[in-house]
Amino acid sequence: MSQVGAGGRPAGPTGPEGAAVRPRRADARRNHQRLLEVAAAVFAERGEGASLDEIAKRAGVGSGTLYRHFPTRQALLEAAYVDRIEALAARADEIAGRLPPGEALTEWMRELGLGTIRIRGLRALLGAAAAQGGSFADTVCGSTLRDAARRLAEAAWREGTLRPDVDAQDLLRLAHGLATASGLAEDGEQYVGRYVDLLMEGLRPRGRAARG
Amino acid sequence: MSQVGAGGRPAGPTGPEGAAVRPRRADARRNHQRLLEVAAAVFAERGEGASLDEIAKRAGVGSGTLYRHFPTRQALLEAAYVDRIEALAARADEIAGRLPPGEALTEWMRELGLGTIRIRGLRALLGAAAAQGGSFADTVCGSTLRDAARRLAEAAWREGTLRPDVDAQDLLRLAHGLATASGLAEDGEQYVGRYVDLLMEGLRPRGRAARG
DNA sequence: ACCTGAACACCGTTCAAGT
DNA sequence: ACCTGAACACCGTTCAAGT
Repeated sequence: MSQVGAGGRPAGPTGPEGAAVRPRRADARRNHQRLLEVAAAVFAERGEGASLDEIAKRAGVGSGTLYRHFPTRQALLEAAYVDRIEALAARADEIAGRLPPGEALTEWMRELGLGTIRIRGLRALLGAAAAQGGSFADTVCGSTLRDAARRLAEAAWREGTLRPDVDAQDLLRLAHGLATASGLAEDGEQYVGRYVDLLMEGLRPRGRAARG
Repeated sequence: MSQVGAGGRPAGPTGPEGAAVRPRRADARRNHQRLLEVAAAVFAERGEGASLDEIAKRAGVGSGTLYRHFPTRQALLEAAYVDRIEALAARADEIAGRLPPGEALTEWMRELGLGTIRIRGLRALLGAAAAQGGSFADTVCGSTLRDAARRLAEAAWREGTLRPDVDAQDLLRLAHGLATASGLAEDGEQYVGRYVDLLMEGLRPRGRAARG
């Protein structure tokens, strides 16, 4: 099934997931890199619906080249924001090392929501990560965030501060929803924290009040 | 300031808001009506982003005619769904007559979320209604829903089952957010009720547990 | 092996010409 | 007073031709 390594080439350098990264032509590598940088900038400026043609033009490549490297808008978005997503996932563990599980989960949800609002273009990605069974369910970003959410959820279950019927997928979906809700307000950032706090109160097992 | 009645014409028939409805040419009235019917059908088929050109074509009118009657997509969406929105607002009072305020609010939030998911094209409208200060803040749909939400919220405040710092605008935003969250799942309708229940638990004043 | 950019299909919006 | 539809600008996507 695997196409990796086909052709009898000696094993080359491998990427973060262990997939073989075959050496590209120098111009291809340059274009790839340039497209990523430009895409991140343009998405930030114009939002996740930015014109792909503009990205190609600004990167100085033909539109066909963009499609060759990133066959879908989603693929480009993901590639442009992997590092942000991974940073968000890494935050989960930092926070977990600092706070008790319930509070850590709440804090991470806040940061997730804030990131979704602040970084234009990230919302579509988090939405895809939060969707299940869809065509993007198995993207790198999706599994990275889901794993982070799962680690926090499991700790909170053990601690007894998260309802056992609420799972990582629910948390990602709800974070996306609350970020969307906050984004409806003029200054959305002010609302995320509040909405997350309200929700998390409801996610505690019945009868267990907040300590605050 | 008011342009209504300008020109010295005798007062004609008035619409629901008291604005003068001047008699239109017969073809204009026909086109208006036909556009509304076709728009509702096409939005239901293709979603809120449906091609306006397709709507015009199916209605048998030139594209310019559509723009004459409905200068923006939002205006067309709103006109096509006013009755649904008003039905949702009316439900608020029906429910309030049947259940204690806290439960009524929860039930209405469930129905609002479900409607948002079920009726394609409604989401953009509820989003606009939930947004504040935006260009659509004063649409008919917006104020209708906000008034309904406000009535439920005030009753729940008096009863002491809704935090006093959560207002009607918050409720609309959160309903929209939870509908969005649910819509990320394969079968979104199954999640709305659950997500609403979880949230509403968090919207109770501190220390007040559910009676369930 | 990779890139280019013309070509195609589609969409929203405007507006001169019609009745 | 209202309608029509061509015209324009824009976008995504494909693919024959190049190097």
